[in-house]
Amino acid sequence: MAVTDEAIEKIKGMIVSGALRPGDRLPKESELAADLGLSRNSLREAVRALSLIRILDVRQGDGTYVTSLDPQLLLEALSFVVDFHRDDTVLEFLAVRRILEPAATALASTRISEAELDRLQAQLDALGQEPSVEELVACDLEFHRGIVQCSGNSVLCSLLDGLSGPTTRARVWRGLTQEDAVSRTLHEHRAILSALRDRDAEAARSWATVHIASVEQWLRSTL
Amino acid sequence: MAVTDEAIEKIKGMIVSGALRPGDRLPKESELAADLGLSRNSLREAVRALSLIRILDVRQGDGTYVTSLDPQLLLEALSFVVDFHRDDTVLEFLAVRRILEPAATALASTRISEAELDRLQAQLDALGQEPSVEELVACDLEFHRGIVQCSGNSVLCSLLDGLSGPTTRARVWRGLTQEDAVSRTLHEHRAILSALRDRDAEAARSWATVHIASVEQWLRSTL
DNA sequence: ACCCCTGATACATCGGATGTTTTGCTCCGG
DNA sequence: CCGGAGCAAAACATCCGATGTATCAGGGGT
Repeated sequence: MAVTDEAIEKIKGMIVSGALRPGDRLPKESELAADLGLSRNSLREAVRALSLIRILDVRQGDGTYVTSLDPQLLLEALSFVVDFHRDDTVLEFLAVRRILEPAATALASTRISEAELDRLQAQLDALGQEPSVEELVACDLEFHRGIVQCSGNSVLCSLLDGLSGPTTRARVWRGLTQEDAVSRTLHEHRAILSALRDRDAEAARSWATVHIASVEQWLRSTL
Repeated sequence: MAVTDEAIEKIKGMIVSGALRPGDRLPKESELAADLGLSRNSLREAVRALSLIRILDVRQGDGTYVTSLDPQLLLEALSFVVDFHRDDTVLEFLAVRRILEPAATALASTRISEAELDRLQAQLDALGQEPSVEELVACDLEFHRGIVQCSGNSVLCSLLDGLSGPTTRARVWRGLTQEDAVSRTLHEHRAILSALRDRDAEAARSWATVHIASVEQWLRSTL
């Protein structure tokens, strides 16, 4: 195995074993390189790789630190990966979202606070009758993110965030100018919110399923 | 932004835009570095980072290539990330699995072939009455992987693979020596398989839910 | 026609030099 | 005594050039 890959494994091992804890600072480049028995250049490659997936946080002039390792942070890297997927796999991502999103919405129905309900309501109201596609996409993203955050599961939240990232969403909505689709989306959002307010988990789940299935159907018909 | 990060974005852009397609070979280090306007060392850091998440495949003495970009390959990086999570988030990962796995099992019930059913059956039979914990864990992993692959959704399959990776699974089973838990697991596996053979999606979904919930309950009681 | 050897190619690794950013301390003025 | 400007040290960022090593293709021998 290449020395750089060894270094990656060793640093990973130090973190997993607990020798390095979240927030800890690593020895400086030259020292760590000497400890691990490789050159600074090779070590830098390892550190850069771990930095891309948010395991390490390098700050010029300061030092290199272990991140918080929060699921939220680590799964952020997921959206980076998702960006690389080609159009022909969008349906598979959407199918996964169709599984997760209704479940998350149902979970949220029992935990969401009145304040959060009001906030979501205000957000929907803020969107006029004739929103632009960009506004609708942003609203859609924010609406679902707000709900999923109330599921109380940060892994689930980050996962959905990554899967429904801007790229996937943008692709889905690109060119979608049919008026009935827009109004239907708005209607479904209100229905979901209403179910949440009623603390009706099954209704919330069903509306979320319908919501995603309609997008899926439209997408399937255009491909 | 640092030159290395710029390089990462530029390479990503070349792939996403289609200038570089899966399987394509990149210009050699020195040329690409010159094109992007940075040194070879800095470029190598970018390439190494993209290599860690399976976007690029570097082969010494040959060249650097774009991988197939299959969901399966890209989500492999997920298991690397999952390995970093601490014990206190295992329950959240398990909760997500509890959502996905039953859905995947239900999907599989309508698509799984007779040959695959027989293969799973043989696999379960191969496990004796007194399997070691290691054997049980390996069998459990292989059993569920086999089923999920029949869901026909490679994204779902890879996602579950990453979430249920060896680390998480090993943690769950560590110290689990209670005899009734072992026999119960085997019984649940047979029940799932039986439901699949009957093409009964709802039964398959329910058994899968029960299966994971029992693990979850046991884990929750020991934490 | 097949196998082995060799040269070209491209990545791997290294060490050192120099620039940039951040941090923190010192010193001076109010 | 307090606060701000400026300086110096620490640490990462970037680059260059040299050397090692693995792969592949083509030539030569059998």
